[in-house]
Amino acid sequence: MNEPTAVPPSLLDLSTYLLSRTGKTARARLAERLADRGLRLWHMAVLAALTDFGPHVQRDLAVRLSVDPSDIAKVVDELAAAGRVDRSRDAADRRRIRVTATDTGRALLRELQDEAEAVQAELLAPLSRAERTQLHGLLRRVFDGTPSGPDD
Amino acid sequence: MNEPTAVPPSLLDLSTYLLSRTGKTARARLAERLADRGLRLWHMAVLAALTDFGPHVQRDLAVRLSVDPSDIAKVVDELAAAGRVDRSRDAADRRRIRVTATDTGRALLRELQDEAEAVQAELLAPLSRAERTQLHGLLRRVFDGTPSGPDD
DNA sequence: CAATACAGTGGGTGTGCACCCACTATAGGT
DNA sequence: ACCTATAGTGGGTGCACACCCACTGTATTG
Repeated sequence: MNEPTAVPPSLLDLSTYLLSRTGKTARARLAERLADRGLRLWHMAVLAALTDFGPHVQRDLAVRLSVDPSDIAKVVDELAAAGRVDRSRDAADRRRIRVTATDTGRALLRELQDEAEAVQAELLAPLSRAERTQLHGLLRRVFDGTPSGPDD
Repeated sequence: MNEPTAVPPSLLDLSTYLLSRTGKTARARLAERLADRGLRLWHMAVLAALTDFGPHVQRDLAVRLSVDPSDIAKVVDELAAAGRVDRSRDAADRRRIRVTATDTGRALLRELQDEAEAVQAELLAPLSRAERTQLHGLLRRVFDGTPSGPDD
């Protein structure tokens, strides 16, 4: 008689819970698709930053994405090995490494964005187009209002 | 001139990204509060299941919460040590262990729910009450429509 | 009563993630 | 020239999480 698969309503009543749960599946599904290409989420984030804001010194990438510089180095290294970004020493300050997205890098980003939208379509299937827009707007405001703490 | 802290719009345009991000902070903030009490999210989930659906055999808890039976054992063990649940052998089938929430266990759950709502209030501060309800409804439908895969 | 199945449990493994330190090369100040 | 600060990098640590196996007790079946 007890459907042993039902999730406790005490939890379902918490937006916190729903947010965390759906967020986790969203992340997992996207990560899975990226993994099929041998990529992780940071690769996508780095490509996005380079494409949106132009070339970055590695340190600035680290600041923008709130990642440890040492971890950025590894991600950039992998992207460079795959020809998705170029690295070049800054002539004025030879300590700095300027990272630029290549054409194939930008093309890759577009593909990854398509993957993300596919995941989205799958996940948000229960919602109408208008509702998806609504959800996006609400999430966006929540995100913008969230002081980027150490837990982002 | 480049504000090096701005997040790439390519990412912000993806609901997938916003969901994953906000979900992550929601989870992290709640987890942090629970950690202050020496608890983890599973403790709360177990208490919720027991309170909402009554006593469970451990195996059913595992099924309901989609956790490995061996991990449930550990969580239940800790809750029992703190007097939040009772364990008793099923007389009919002495292999089974029946887990029941104690009064203090249910009281603890109420406190944890308060913590969760506090986190929620903090996180959803940018939204009006009506918008929070709206968000909750949308998330709920997304959640319900998500076939609980291996990635939840 | 033998053989098989199942509940619970202890212990271990692998993975992803965030973080941190030590070291180099280079700049910049005085 | 020296001294200090900074960019990048290689390597490692700690943690949370999910997963899995071996083993003990108990039930069930024929």
